[in-house]
Amino acid sequence: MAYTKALKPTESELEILQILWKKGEATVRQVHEELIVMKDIGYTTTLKLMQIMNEKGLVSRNDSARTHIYKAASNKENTQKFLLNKFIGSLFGGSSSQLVIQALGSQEVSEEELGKIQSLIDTLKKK
Amino acid sequence: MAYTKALKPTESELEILQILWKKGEATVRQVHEELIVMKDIGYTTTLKLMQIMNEKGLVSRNDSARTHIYKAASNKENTQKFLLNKFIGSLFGGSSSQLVIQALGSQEVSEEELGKIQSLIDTLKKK
DNA sequence: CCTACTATACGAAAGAAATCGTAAATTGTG
DNA sequence: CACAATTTACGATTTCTTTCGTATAGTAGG
Repeated sequence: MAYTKALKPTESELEILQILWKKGEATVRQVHEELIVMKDIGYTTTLKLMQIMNEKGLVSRNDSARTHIYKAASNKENTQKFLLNKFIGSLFGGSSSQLVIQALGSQEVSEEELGKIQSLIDTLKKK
Repeated sequence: MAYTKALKPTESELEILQILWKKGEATVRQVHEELIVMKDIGYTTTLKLMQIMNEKGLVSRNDSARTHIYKAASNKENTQKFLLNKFIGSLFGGSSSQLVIQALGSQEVSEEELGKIQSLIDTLKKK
């Protein structure tokens, strides 16, 4: 079946995507080595998850060699954007500024990062 | 079983929490009337969900009368904060400024809202 | 007081996600 | 070459979530 619309990855799938984004591309083994650090999980579980992600179109893979090479189908920024919009919609009534205010208020944000946000706001204000 | 730690509501549960936050408190019927507007769902499904939420400690209820009155166990702000932190952790490597930058960049934010964020940043910078 | 309506409880089924065991094929190594 | 290790495929199981049917009991109105 061909790809149709953007799909929300499950939490486990998201963990795998993070690893793929970081590495660019990776084998099941490589992904598994990273996962095993943070959670107790069997190799075939990781394999199965990645096979399912392939069926869903969340990742693509090169299976010309025996050991398949996987990479994320969508880049990090677009996926973040997509999930962020969903998140804002379901938890903040669609208001991104509400979310921003919560995020800035409840977290430690460095001087430097505040500066970055500051200049982004300046840019947005000009428009 | 007694309450132990903060629990992540499922998507359906979150929809119900939204309604409870808006109304303050509500009966199953009232919650259901709102849900039925946005999705096709049976009354007993709503009931069952709210019963489960009660078991999990996501809501509390007054069952002294025949018709039970429910309310959210945790307020909106704290729940938003909790879920936001989880979200930032899993999708933005724990960097809230990264999230803020994405949120401001990919959404339409009004002049007025930018102003609010601006003054929040000013406040944070002073500290 | 009886009938219709409304509420809760409960179990079970259907769906989705995560887990793992086993088999089969390939590769690497002693 | 033969054996151990690695890899994929696949099915089965488990767990979590969502859904609803049915039973039972309380309430309200004629």
